Amino acid sequence: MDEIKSPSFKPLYQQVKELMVLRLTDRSWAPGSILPSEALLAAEFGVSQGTVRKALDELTSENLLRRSQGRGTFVTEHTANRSLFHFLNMVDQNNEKQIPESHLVSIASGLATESEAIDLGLIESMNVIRIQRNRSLEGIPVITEEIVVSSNRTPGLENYPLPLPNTLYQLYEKDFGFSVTSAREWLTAVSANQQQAQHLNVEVGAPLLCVKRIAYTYNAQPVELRISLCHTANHSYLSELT
Amino acid sequence: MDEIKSPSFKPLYQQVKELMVLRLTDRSWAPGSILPSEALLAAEFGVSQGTVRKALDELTSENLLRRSQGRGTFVTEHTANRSLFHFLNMVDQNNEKQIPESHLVSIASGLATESEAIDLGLIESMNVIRIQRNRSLEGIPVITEEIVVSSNRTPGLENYPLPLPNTLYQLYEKDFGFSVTSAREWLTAVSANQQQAQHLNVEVGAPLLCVKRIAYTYNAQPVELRISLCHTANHSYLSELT
DNA sequence: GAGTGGTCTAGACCACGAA
DNA sequence: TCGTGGTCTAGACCACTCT
Repeated sequence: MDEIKSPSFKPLYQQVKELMVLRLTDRSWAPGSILPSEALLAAEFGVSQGTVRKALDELTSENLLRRSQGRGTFVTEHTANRSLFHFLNMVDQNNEKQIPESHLVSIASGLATESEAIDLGLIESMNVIRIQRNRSLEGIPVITEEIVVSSNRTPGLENYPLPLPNTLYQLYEKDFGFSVTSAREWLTAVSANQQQAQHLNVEVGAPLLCVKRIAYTYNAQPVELRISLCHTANHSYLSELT
Repeated sequence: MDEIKSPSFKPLYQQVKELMVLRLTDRSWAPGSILPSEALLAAEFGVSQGTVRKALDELTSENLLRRSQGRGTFVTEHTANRSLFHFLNMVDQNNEKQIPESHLVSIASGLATESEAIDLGLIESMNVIRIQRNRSLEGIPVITEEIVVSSNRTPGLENYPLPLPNTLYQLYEKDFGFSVTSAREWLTAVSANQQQAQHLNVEVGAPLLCVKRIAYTYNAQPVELRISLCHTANHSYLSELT
């Protein structure tokens, strides 16, 4: 009999990595908590320490884990800093990120539109929660945005005690048990309509940067849709190409 | 005597990596060429194969090298594909990148403005070459842009036989001996002026996406400034956050 | 000093590509 | 069949953090 010629070879460290992602997904490794040491993990998974290390290193480079020499390996969590800085690309004219303030305009639940259902991977016209808010940088209104999440993922969010926290991703993680781990953004230029112009204190028809974001949790599941309109007179969106 | 307590400890693989970047910079490893095998490099640098591998892996993740199992390790070069796809983030409504056509408007040399000199790391008012061109996707004019490079880096470019190639980064690499390895882009929304409106076949005052790019070669040296105005009715700028 | 992650080594074996 | 990069192991030692 011929031996099997690796019809679907998958390296050990990738299998280990997948098991680790499972633990992150089901929260047996919760955000902010510390993992067992490399040696313990190696013993537990029955592989060498080098193999565990390769899996951990990949998860670290994907920002799912954070390692610190002498202290240990931790599950990345949405601290205020991470939410505000890692997932907000607006910089001022010195290329520095500022801390935004948020002002809630409205929050309500309703049926998902067809395009929202597609973007969020929902079936038909399920219920969603919509949040409108404005954000200021250094006291000046710069962003007006609408946020859409499935009611299934955030039950009761529309009745959450106000004010909502500035950093929604922290809220999702702490109160609703899912973590945003990556996102894609589509940028276009649009003209301000009357409502946007009012929120941003510009004239109707002024050019605005429109940022449509879909945020994903582990394994690229979409969890949030966000459309932000940004006034770019004194700020710009910074993108690094490598 | 106390021993030195590692006042500036630098791992071996990083030292090896720096030596490798030197070879890339001085082109003793030229774009597109193949590197010696891991075993040979290990012998040459006097370190283990694992250490060489770690240096090579980092350079690969920075897109300076490309590795291929069974074939070897190669210096990344600016093929048409890399220039057009890796450094052009405009996608159509199906999230697909299209091949752009370029139409030269003008090319001339002149003195750098103060802001150009700052962006390109030049001293005072050195000479630069400015290229204006329009780019179409699927036959529709979508981008009008100005490109600025130091005359020192591209001597005689203003008299280059026309038409200029579609992919300038290939030209820089092949004819002027420097490679673009990374870039930063700042995005804002602006209103079309008369000239832009004409090039893009839109009305004066229409919103346009303004992309200011600084492109860098090895070791983060700035080499090119580019300001692109994009008509985003049917295309958008895609940015991935991880 | 004990425990953690980070570096470095040497060697075995596997998957892949090309001749 | 050979040479390449890719995986996996076992073990030694180093740098860092905390107690």
